[in-house]
Amino acid sequence: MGDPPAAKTFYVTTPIYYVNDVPHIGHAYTTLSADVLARYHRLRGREVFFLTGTDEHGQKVQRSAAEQGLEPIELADRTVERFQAIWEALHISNDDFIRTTEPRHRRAVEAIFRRIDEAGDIYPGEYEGLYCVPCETFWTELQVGEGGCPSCGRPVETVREKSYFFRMSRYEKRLLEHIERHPEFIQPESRRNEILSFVRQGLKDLSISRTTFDWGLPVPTDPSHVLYVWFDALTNYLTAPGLGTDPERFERIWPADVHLIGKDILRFHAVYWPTFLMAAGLPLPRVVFGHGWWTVEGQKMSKSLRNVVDPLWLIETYGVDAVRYFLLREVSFGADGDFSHRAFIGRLNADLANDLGNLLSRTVGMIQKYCDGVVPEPSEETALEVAFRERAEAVMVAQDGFMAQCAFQKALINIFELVAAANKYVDETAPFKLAKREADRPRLRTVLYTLAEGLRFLRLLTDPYMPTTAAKIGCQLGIPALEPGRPFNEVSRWGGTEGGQTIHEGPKLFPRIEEDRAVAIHEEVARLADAEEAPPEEDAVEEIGIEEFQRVSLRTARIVAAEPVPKSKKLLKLTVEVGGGEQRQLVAGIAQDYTPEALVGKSVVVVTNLKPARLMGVESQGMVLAGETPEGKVVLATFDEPLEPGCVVK
RNA sequence: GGCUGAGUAGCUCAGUGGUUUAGAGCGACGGUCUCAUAAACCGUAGGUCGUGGGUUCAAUCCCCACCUCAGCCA
Repeated sequence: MGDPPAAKTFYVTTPIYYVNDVPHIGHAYTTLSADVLARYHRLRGREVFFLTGTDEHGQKVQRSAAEQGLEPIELADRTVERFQAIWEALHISNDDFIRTTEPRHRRAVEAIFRRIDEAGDIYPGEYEGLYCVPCETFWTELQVGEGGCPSCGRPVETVREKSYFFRMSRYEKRLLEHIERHPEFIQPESRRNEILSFVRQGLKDLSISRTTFDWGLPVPTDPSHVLYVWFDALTNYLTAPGLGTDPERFERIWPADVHLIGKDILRFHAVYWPTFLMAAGLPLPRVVFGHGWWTVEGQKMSKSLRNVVDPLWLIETYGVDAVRYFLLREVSFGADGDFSHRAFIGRLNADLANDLGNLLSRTVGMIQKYCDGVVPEPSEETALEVAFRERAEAVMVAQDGFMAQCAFQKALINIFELVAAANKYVDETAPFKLAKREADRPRLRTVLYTLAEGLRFLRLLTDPYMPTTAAKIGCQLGIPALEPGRPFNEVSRWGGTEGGQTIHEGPKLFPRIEEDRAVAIHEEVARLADAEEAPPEEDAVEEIGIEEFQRVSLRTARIVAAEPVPKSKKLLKLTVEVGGGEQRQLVAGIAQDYTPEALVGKSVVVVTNLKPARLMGVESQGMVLAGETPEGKVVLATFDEPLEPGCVVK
């Protein structure tokens, strides 16, 4: 065994995405993680091949296209555009984009099929089973029971057809041995255990052809059959490196170093795929990593929730690098995670704006102010500089280990510990005090140099995750763009710049999202969640009993004072009388439709037993009832006839 | 039904081959400072480490049962 030859290309893949899908955050997540690996290795001077693409064959595509009055390829073309638009917006640096409808793919599929056939592992037979079209999966009668497809619940179809089979059973032992000998082959470990127990239960031969539809690649030895979509799709990983078209290149690129996938398709990648490759006499990929799924605001992703985390919308709202950062920082790769806008804004403000952005801005600011905008040359180091430098070096070194495990979250935590150390270093050395005494000039220069050098490290460290941000940091520090030819270990050495370069103060890296903007985002999120077509019955408003309604205390109230909440466009602070002389302070989001003057004296309905909340720093002890027109205009609930404050509303 | 994993501070999670004060981030509260994006830095916050048993001088970490959740399989 041992290490692969140094010349071998680092090859990372995403799954090819199904053109019947609407691109969503899950796709973005997989592709993004692959992008980080690709950028990481490129930065270190390795040759990288980063592949993504689309899976365009199959009965489901054929049917959807027909329903929309399109040819399958037209449907595919449209979806491909959508995917590519997202990859562009996300700054994905893929080297190739494979489509399974391309001629080169057909050649690769023929090549691997022939190899397997020559090995004697393909034989004709007959398949009878219950098939779920949307899931493209056969089920046993036991599995289906009365409930339809165990996976999606829809009715299944009985299918009996001639089919070619792949002798997967023959590779059961070899696969088991391989998984046992290579603990890194299937990750994370819990997924590995699952696959292990699956394989131990025995592998059956696999039906790999269909005759019931024709949108697919023909079986090379029998064109009346179409290849099973997974056989077709998995082969994409061989196509792009050049199987069947460019043997030399293929040799250099294959096997893949990492197949990144969602946990839902692990079995195809960790069982079917390696056995296909074994039969074809090809080396196996080194790692198959099945990452987790995202829930949204604590709920399983549904159609309407997808709107709320639509990748393009997120990028537009928060900026591409914030999205990249959040997705990889928020959860441990492999585990499921929750996407919430509150958490997002928290991360953006705390980590990116306050810690990283502010570090750059204070450093550049001081260099500008105290050193006429030129990064100074250092004099002697004290223990503080040594400690900081060693920390920076340690972080740089640690990255390799994290990347080898796809531990993006740990890597980012580690990098941001350096950011924190730099902020602390500013505090400990107080350069703004040093600047006041001429005698402290040399010391000041050392401190500012150390900070600049620390930020230069941070530029290198963050580059795979936030390439645009890294470039901005470099630009503000006045350090040259990375030269492709220069060895990374030279660039990443402390002291890699000697000082003397001119800095360029620039805009904030990440402006904080202040509370009123956060409120606006949350409102927009709520609107988007509702925007999806009328929810089906099971999503309809839940019925409640009268007791439950009675738990809400509604009272009439008179507005005695109203004033705008500072810095907020939508909020008004209201003082209302709720009966018995009691006054309460409420915050209501009605400033766009009511002026404070117009409100005083009005009778309204107020929820009086709501937990107090703080909006824009102002406490709200209740809620005013109002309706909203389709255009979004807010209208307060009032009464036909005046009612005294404190009357019960029911 | 079988198997695997998880259940730790308000929230999100880390952690230990069993030994003295169980950790971090965010939030909250108090303080320092003023170079900076009202940021940064420091300090405080008392969580029966899911429940009940067991092993042990000693268990959050080992064993058993149970509960809850997630996943894989049937």
